[in-house]
Amino acid sequence: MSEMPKAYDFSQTEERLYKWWEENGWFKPECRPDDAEAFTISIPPPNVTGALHMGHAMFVSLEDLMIRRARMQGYAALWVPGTDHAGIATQLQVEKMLIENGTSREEVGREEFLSATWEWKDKYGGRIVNQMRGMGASCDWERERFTMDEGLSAAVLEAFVRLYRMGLIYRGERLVNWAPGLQTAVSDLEVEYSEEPGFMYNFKYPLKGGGFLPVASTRPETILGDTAVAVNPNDERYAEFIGKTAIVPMLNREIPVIADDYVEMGFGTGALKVTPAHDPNDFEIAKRHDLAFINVMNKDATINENGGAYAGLDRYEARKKLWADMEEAGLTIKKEDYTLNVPRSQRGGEVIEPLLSWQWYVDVEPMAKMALESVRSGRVKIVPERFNKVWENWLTNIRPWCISRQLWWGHQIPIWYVNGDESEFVCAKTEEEAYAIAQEKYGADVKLERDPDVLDTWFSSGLWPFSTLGWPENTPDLQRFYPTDVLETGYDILFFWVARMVMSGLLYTNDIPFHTIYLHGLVRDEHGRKMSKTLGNVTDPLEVIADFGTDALRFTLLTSGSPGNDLNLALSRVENNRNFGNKIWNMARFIVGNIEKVSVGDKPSSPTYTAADEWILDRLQTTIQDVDRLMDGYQFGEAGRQINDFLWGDFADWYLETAKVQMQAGGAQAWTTLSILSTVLDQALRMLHPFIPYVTEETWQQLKAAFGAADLGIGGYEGEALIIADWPKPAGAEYPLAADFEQMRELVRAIRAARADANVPAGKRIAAIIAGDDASKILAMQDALVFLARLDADQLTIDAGADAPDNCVTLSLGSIAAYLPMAGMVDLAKEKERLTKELADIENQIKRKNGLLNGPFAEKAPEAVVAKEREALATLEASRDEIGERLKGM
RNA sequence: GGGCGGUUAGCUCAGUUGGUUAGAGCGCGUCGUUGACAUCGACGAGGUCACAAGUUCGAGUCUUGUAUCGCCCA
Repeated sequence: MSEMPKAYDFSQTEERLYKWWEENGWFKPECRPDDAEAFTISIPPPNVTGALHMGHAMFVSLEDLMIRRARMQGYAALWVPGTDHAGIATQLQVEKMLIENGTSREEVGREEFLSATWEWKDKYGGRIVNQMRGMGASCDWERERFTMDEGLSAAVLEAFVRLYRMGLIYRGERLVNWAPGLQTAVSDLEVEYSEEPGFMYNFKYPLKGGGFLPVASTRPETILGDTAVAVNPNDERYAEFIGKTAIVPMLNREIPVIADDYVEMGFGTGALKVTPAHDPNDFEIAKRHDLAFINVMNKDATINENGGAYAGLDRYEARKKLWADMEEAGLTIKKEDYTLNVPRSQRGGEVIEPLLSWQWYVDVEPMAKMALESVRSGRVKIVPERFNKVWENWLTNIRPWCISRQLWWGHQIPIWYVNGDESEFVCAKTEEEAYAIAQEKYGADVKLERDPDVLDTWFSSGLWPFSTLGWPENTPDLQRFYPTDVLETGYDILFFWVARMVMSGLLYTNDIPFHTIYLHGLVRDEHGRKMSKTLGNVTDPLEVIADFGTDALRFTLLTSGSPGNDLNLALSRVENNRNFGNKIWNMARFIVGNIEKVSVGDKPSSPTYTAADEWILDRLQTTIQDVDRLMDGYQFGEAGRQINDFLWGDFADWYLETAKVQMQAGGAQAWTTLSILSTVLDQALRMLHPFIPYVTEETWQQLKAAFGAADLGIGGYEGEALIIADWPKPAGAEYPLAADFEQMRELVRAIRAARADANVPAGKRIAAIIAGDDASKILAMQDALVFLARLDADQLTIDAGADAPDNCVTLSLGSIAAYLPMAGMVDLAKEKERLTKELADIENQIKRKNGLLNGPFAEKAPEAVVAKEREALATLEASRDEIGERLKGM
């Protein structure tokens, strides 16, 4: 018996193997020859201080799958790992820590805050990376990068300066999405809208000289910043008021009543208060009518001095107080329930305020055009294809990108203001360079002050595929591995990250950053709900791994869904996939246990294959072909399921069982059987390795060691490790006997069902007579038949012309029939009833087939399809005749 | 308002050139300690593939519409 333990123990395996792989340099592209073609993936860099969640587990599984397969296919596979500095998220965490320590960001100052953040990064930055290692990620860790490391910072500077020189970066005073708590602007993408209950406030806008206009608003505090009241030019109700003057409630400021098409007559009262400094639509109206912009809000969302008596109040307090005051003044009409569309920050969820402020913008339109073209032309392919539409839509309607953030943690904007004047500035990579430029223009005694803001984190991650390979230096890595091949990530960051990488890749490197974008869906809980801390339905991948092993989680994530679709994670599947690993282990255990039954002298000069041998080799070949086709088409889930079906449903359930009989024959047949067992499992492990690297490697090593020691002349297991073994190729052979074994499987299944139906005890061996035209084919497999169907070998007759005994169960499978006497266990009346029912069923089917074959189908359908139907009909007819005969004799 | 996706067995999901009585896992029922594996095996029950119309010899699969749930964009 083998020394392999009875059960596969992932906890004793994973760490050891990972270390071994890494130490041997197999994660590095250099493990392949220098002239090997490259296959490269850049990792979607997780937040440096984050922790592994299911989304990470998903991308690690998919990307490691692609990288491992490419490596086995002989590519110089490079998976570049790294992390993202995650400006807002990280800064928030460090601020929280400072506050817990009784201090604050403002108190310690910028310099000290940054050093605290670096310390924080050093302390927690390794966590997510180690967790990805635990997932089995075969990244080249020597090439690990960080968005704020020296090289990538240089890339950011280079990119910014180039953009600036191209005239695509500008400073502007616009309405931005302001996060009052975070005290920074965020981009349009970082704002999410949620429907929440609120109120619609209807009130009277007094007119100079008497009367009023009824106006509705959901944010009455913005009245303080109104600079006009607008009505639709076609609205007869209000036509007479156009051009008149209105008076801002409580402030008594005079503002014009204007006409603008934007105003919807049917919405609210049909009259719109215009607050250009606090509403994007009003901002546009104001530009059209040359209205004043009055900002009434401070950066912490309190009302400023323009708000008169309300100055100093928080926006919501101001809203309450203003409304109360208006009520007292008799200016209110009504306050009714209304569903608001509230803008909230993607980080932290606070309510965003549109606020007028100076920010830096990138004019992304030229880049967007290139990115659009790259997908339209097919240079960049998106999988699944339907995301092309999303891509198209977003990039054609793209707006300027606000890239400045009022944070400290990040790449500081390389802009220096001249002599304290913010309208004069220079752009340079370093302070020295900035001074050089400034002195030339403004004289020797110029004073510069650097813009304190940092860049949006996505600005640096947009450069990721090439900055991680050394850009802007033309490094050997950049030359060899760029453009990369596949970019794999969740569809939720298609705009944030993927589009920006394509845009910046095209702009800076004059090339696409990757030829394929593969998008996976979100991992949800078992019932399709988004995982969230508040719901308490978060499944921690680390816990799943602890319970069932990395392979089980990986295989579940890879095979439970389909590309681009969300996946509901069911733990029952993870458990089943843990069992799959154990099953594989035990297949090997069986094979290894059989090695001693064979000696090298048994090796035939040319092997003779049984039908079972040919059948499993045929199935292997088909599986390899299908898996290749599917994986080439990014159908990874289906590929994994096919291998699973093959290994469990075909190899273990049928071939292994048959092999037990074939091994008993000894000699050449045993040798051949063992060699097929070994070959098939070897090949299947190779296909499976990218999916479940640990159990496959460990099993493969066991087999390699056992066969190496036995020296039976059975090949396979070349090379040192499965991770660098060759990807399987179909044998390209024909297996004419495979169909015979297929027939035999049907026979076995029919006998087993008949036994169960008649309540024959599992251990009882029964007699059988196999008849019919194809009975002779069974003759060669009779030992297997006896074993699989639990027949009594001494009471087995195989004879094409054998007659049925009186008291028996009849099984009719077309060209083969089986009679099971089962003495004393057959209820003749019941059997007659069963056969009558079956006959009716078969006749019904024959009728349908005849109808089909005599109809237009026979002429219009492809020949092969028709032939298949004719064959099926022939089988049915044979069964009908057989059963009819039997019934006649009863 | 525009776009996209889902709706298949009690539950979670597969099913990509349309091929003729639809698959898996879990769960359920019956049986089983046969020297690979009880993290297992055998057998079984369970589905008008949301609905309607259309194209076709043939539709879970293609077209159109409807319902419903969800996502993205405005």
